[in-house]
Amino acid sequence: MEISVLSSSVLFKGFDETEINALLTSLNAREKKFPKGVMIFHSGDIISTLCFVTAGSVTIESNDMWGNRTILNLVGKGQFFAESYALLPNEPMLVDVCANEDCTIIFLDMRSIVRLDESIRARLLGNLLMITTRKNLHLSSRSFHTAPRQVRGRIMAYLNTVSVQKHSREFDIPFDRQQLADYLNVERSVLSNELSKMQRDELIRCRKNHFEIL
Amino acid sequence: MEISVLSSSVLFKGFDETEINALLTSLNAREKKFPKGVMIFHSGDIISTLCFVTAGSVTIESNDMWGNRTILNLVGKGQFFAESYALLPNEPMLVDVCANEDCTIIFLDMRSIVRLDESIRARLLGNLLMITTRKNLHLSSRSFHTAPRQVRGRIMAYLNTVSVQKHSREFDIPFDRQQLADYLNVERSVLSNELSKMQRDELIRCRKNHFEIL
DNA sequence: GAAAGTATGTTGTAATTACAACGTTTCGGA
DNA sequence: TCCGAAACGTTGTAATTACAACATACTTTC
Repeated sequence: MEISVLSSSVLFKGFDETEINALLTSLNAREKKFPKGVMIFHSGDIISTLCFVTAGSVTIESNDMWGNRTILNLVGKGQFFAESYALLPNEPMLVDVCANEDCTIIFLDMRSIVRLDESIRARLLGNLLMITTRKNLHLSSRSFHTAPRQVRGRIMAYLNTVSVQKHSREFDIPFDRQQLADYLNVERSVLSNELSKMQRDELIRCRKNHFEIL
Repeated sequence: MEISVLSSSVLFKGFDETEINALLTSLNAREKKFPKGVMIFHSGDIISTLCFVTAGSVTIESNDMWGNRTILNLVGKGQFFAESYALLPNEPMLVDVCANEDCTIIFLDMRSIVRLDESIRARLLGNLLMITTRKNLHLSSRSFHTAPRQVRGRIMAYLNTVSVQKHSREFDIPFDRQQLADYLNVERSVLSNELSKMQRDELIRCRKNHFEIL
């Protein structure tokens, strides 16, 4: 199991190597690989494991009965997902989790947390609190990206956020066209069309998933 | 200060009255009343206080420069808000907080948390973790309400959620028409119109903020 | 209880988006 | 290098939404 990414993650901040190894045992850490496109969890699943991406990425999405997909979040290497469901183990998942590319996930069973030594548990909960808090901000940021009523507004809201995060007017985004459309809640063809218009209007330049804000 | 609502909240679960009183002092608890319509926080504010609603309700919203409002959440009596910003005190708020009706808020300074006794702090962090985790699920539920592309779908998604929460096909919602429109990200007039059509189609019945799913 | 103010419902038109269909580009094997 | 698949861009039409304007209903205040 490749744990270097995990041991340097927020979850284990303040823990030394010995403690981390003990924790991995206590939490029954299991690693699993998934090929691109596979559904890791389905809506309705009940889980108790915190999930960590050590390689690749997954999308958190909602698929309705007419085949419409909404991407809520993309979780990349070094990030966690399903923490809410792991900590509230009676809540069925409202989302699907899908391997966005070949990926490796480590599962940590949160039911075991009650059996931990008090000092260890307190530190772990503090770190978990940081993870959920950050995730909260991340979730609300999507609301701002989908808030504008028009496609151009949504695109700009999203690109601005990425630009600020990357400290540059030029950057790659982690989505292809279909995924960006599903994230912004618009039609792919309308998105493509609007991106073309925005280039004609000299607002942006883009090629594939590389963007520049002018 | 009216603390009965606060002391029975999730935050103080597992604490006795003496501990709660000590905590309120340590966290420099301050109560303040706001009349309906007042902005309690503005986008860009930097805060370090966890906020608790003891009476009335507030809306968490985003107002853009063209006057478009998006309501992300309604926080009622007995609930917390701003916990993410309180715990990450360098993050400027991305939202406005507005008094939805006359309301009373208790502010708790989270910077003081580091000075607490270890056992107290650990329990408090555990409770905070439950609050942020619940808030996470709540935030994602709005995504499902705005995911459908059409107005009717959004209305039904929202009403179904409320119906499940209240265990009844008949219930009141906490929004007026303009607020519901701003929550679902649609035009108020289009919403009114669609509600009328849905009544003609015998999908729902509604009068003001009372709804029945047929 | 009348008047003023606010909330809600209705309608028509302009603008935008959804959807389908198809052409083009890109990329990875055979 | 050629082929096929997948991703992307373009276009036209039908459907939906935005916006403004106005009508109606409900509330509050004096």
